[in-house]
Amino acid sequence: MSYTREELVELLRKHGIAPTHQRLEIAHVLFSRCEHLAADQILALANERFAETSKATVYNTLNLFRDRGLIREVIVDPKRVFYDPNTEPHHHLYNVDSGELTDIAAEDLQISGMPVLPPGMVTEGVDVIVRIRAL
Amino acid sequence: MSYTREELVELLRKHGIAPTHQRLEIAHVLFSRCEHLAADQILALANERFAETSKATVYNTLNLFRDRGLIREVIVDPKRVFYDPNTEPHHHLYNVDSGELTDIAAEDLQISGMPVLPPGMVTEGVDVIVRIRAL
DNA sequence: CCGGGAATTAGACAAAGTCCAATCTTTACC
DNA sequence: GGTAAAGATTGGACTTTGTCTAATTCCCGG
Repeated sequence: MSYTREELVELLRKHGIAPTHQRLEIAHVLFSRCEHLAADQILALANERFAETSKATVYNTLNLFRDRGLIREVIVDPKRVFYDPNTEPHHHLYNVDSGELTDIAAEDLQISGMPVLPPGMVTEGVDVIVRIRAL
Repeated sequence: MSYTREELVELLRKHGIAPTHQRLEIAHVLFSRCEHLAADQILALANERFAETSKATVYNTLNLFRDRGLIREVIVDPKRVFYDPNTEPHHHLYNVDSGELTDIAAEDLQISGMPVLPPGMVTEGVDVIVRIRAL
């Protein structure tokens, strides 16, 4: 799952996002590896080769990508938000000891008995977090 | 679901917690209403009648209660942790617009296909969060 | 009533994230 | 290509949630 510069430009344009240097660098960090990264890690990785991206831009960009549906926030740790380049429905396994976060495919885990919502309300998403730790 | 002072003292003692004024006040706030409250709300409510509980004590006490299994943390909003006086397995409905957090009974929502864990790992808990919003 | 361990406290501190006004890039258009 | 307006980026100040510390206070057993 690796993208060329051109493909990333295309991806951003398709979501109505102007492809600037910084945004491409951040998109590259997110989509080249398929891990769950926190903002501080993304900032560090984006500036690895050549520092040109500020903290403010990383936050602006992550919020923009999230709003435009390019990435998804995963809230498992109150200390930091993780960003997930996979926006397809799926769930998470969180290692409480190590902080490691891995995917559970949506097909593997079935949920039944979803509550009926009050009128005028829609489900935005269902997050399942399986918290594990060493015995 | 209301407790007398005596019952709260008993509850704390049963969990190996010395019943001080402040801890009883915080326990009262948590167990008298059955809502999900954040630390700042608990601080405000504890000091409503007569201010005698500091911010540090609220955090110390919530962490102590959590470690001793009296309450449970609910992580749905990266901005603040909610504390849930109900430690029985159950799930949550989170209104993204209003910040309102309500329970879903464990019986109502079935999950199947839980992943097999690596050896030496145990499941600490499974959190299901249904995020809803106005259409 | 006294001594000591436990609990509480104010306030300094830390980390994640937001905001702002100044500056720099992009883009659309000629 | 050149250019001006719209949009993006920036450092740094700021906010918020939560932690830490060292000093004080409380409370219980003897």
